[in-house]
Amino acid sequence: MNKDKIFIYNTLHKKKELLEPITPGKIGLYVCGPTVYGEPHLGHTRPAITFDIVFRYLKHVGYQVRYVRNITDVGHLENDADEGEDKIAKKARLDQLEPMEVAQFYIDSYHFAMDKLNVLRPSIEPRASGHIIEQIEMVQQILEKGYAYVSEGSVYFDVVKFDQDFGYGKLSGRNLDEMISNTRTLDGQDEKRNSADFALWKKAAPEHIMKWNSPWSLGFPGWHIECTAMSTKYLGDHFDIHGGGMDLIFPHHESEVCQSTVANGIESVKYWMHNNMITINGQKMGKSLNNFITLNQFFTGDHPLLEQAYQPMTIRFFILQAHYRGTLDFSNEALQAADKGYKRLMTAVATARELSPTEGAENIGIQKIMDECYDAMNDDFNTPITIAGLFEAVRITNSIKDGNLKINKEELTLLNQLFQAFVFDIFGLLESELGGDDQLVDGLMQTIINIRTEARAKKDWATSDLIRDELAKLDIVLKDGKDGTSWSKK
RNA sequence: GGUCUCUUGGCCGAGUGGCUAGGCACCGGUCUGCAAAACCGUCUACUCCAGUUCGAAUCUGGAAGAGACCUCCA
Repeated sequence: MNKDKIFIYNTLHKKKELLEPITPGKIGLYVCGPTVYGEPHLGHTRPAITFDIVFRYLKHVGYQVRYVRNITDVGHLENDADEGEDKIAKKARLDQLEPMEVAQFYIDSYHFAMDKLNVLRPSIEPRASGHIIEQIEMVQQILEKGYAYVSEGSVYFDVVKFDQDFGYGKLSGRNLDEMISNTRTLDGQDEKRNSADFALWKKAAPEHIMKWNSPWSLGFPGWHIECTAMSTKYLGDHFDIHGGGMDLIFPHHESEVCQSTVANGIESVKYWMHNNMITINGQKMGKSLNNFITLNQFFTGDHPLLEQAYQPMTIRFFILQAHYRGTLDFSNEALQAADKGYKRLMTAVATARELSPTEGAENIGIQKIMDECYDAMNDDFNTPITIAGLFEAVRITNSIKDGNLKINKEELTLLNQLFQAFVFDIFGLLESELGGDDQLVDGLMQTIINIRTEARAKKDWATSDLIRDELAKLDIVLKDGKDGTSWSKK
């Protein structure tokens, strides 16, 4: 395995870099998780699946990986309100629920959807509300080191001072002077020394529900401190990979760089990875744009933009067909294409298990395909190229089944290993939904197929076609092959 | 307005200075009682203009269009 040759595109340096773990054999991975104040939507799947693949692949090649993905259940401010207001709290007031009740509800929704998509649970899934103490301690450290100041009960990070000493904007490529000169007037900026400063702790307004005691005020943590506090706690001062959506580069991740540089005395993250967005009609899909489709709507097909329901695995495959750093445009046509491709792949995977080897058959290059798949994954997790390799294997599998090609025993074993490794272990695709996993249904289907086979033997096409047509109404497709009839769900 | 990115065939999407991924759709063929599936084949692109080069879709410059970030957002 080419475990020593994985290249990752590092946003910090805008180029692909060889992955060299800080501790040999071990990887610390932190990914910004969901803010749990709404239903999980298609946009949430991109980072979840992107980093699920990273997690799975690194483990597959032999690394011991600790994957930390947080849950933000506190702290993000809502800008369209007159005053800064905690998102969770706002939703809670509208719904007349406890804030934590709302958070719990959406955490459960998120987990339910991610389970359906076969996204592995991270090693640790810390909640921001459970780490208020750690966040307060980190704010204190930053204050003690002189890179923050207290103002009206709130604490702000002194970006100007940071820029002088360390240089600001390394990750997002932003220039502080330009930023300051371009600043728009926003509410509450009078408390800050400079418009570019960001909050580490915010004093809560009287009507604010979620708030905690701190040395400075009854309030809540700033927008960015939770990730720095939690990543430091579970992965240490210096860890390997920090991931998230591209839209988080600024200001969220840039602020994390500031915080960790000061609090930990080191730029904590070695490789920054950012996934691109999913677009809909060329536009970003997002809650605030009101053009998002929840995952549940995908699973049920209940949305004006959806022509049909889509299986979770179709969505997973759809996402894997694009490279994670490119935008991916949603459309029914694209999803339906993904659905068909996914089913063709899974059918071939099942077929491959049933193939028989031919003694002395010539080598047909399975090892080469295997190598190409690993090379593609090692090249910044290039799943589309890997999929192209898998479809080459699909073509070979089907050709063998049709008797147009022969395979020897060694290569047949390798072929099945290829599918097992990439389709299941690394891509995390499931085949259960294709049917055939229910003994009762299998038995019933076999009986029906037997009756039809008899009818066909008697050239009773009326009965034969009736059975096929009736089953078709139930979305069950019969396939008459040389070695009998098989079936699958549409 | 500032910063940045992108523009590939009917659709989705890789990629590289020359040998032109892959999926889906379409069309033709094989197979089939007829289908479906499968296999084989066909079609074959790189926004525009100029430059560098023996050779560019790939490098450089310019134009047009689209998008992202600058404000919560995956």
